[in-house]
Amino acid sequence: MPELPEVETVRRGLAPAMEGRAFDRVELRRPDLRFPLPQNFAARLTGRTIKTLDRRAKYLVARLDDGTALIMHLGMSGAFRIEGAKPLAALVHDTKKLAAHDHVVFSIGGARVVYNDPRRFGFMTLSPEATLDHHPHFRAMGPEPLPGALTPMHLATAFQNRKTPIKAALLDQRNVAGLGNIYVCEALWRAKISPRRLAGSLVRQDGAPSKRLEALTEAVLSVIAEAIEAGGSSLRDYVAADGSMGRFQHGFAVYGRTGDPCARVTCPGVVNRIVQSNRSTFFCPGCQR
DNA sequence: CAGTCCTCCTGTCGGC
DNA sequence: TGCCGACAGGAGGACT
Repeated sequence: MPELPEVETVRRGLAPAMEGRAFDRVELRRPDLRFPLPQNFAARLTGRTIKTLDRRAKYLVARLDDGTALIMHLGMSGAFRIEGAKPLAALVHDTKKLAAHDHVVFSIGGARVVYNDPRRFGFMTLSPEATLDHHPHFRAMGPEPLPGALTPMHLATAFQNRKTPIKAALLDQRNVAGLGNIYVCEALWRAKISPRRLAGSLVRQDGAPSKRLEALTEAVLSVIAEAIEAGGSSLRDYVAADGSMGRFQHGFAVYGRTGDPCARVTCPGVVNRIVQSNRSTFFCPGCQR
């Protein structure tokens, strides 16, 4: 499910239920997700107040009042839902039946925040907030694809002499952090760049960004901004913690549209699906060069 | 080091 | 209807 716009949508949905409130109870229904949960995970959270719920790339980061940061990643199929936000519901929601793949249950300020993840590719861990930037998950991470953070020059530096296809380079979180398969495909289509083109070919001899790399940067920024605005994309499951659907999937030009005519009216091409590094790439060979 | 490939896990969908 | 393979929003780690 979650690339940056979906995680940001989740964050906005969870923040009112979590910020300024404390963990009353934490229940682990299995000892691990993708990785084992930290020792004493529930005990270390219980009683702590959440100062803020932030996002870095595809990670959620809850900053706690004791200087600990709770780091959460949704993997491919992770989702949160909020139950029983009303104070009087306290007796009810604690007995409400949990569903299959409900792995972590946070009781926070009279509500229940439940983490569900069928494939269990998600994970949670704890880190001192002071050293978050040095944490293995964040240490080598590139800038967010947001205005002011991501520039053509940054990408030029990252892509110079790189022989990997631009599709793979954009998915590499060390170059830009937060892009996934959907938005990379969409950005490349917007910029009319073939996913097979080598990343280094978008950098000028003198190391400056080419016009095409400037266009790609703009395409990444615009597609991410529009997707956040739309509440992300909902494919097989919901995105927001309140169960509401994202809308951006209706704006896909190429993702999942194999065989459709190119959305660019002047282009006679048809959307193709190829496989790159074992993942689907959707693009129009007519206009993406 | 750079680049490529596999893997973790479960659910769903299309084809025969 | 039932079975079986392909595929799914990610990313760490093991290869060459």
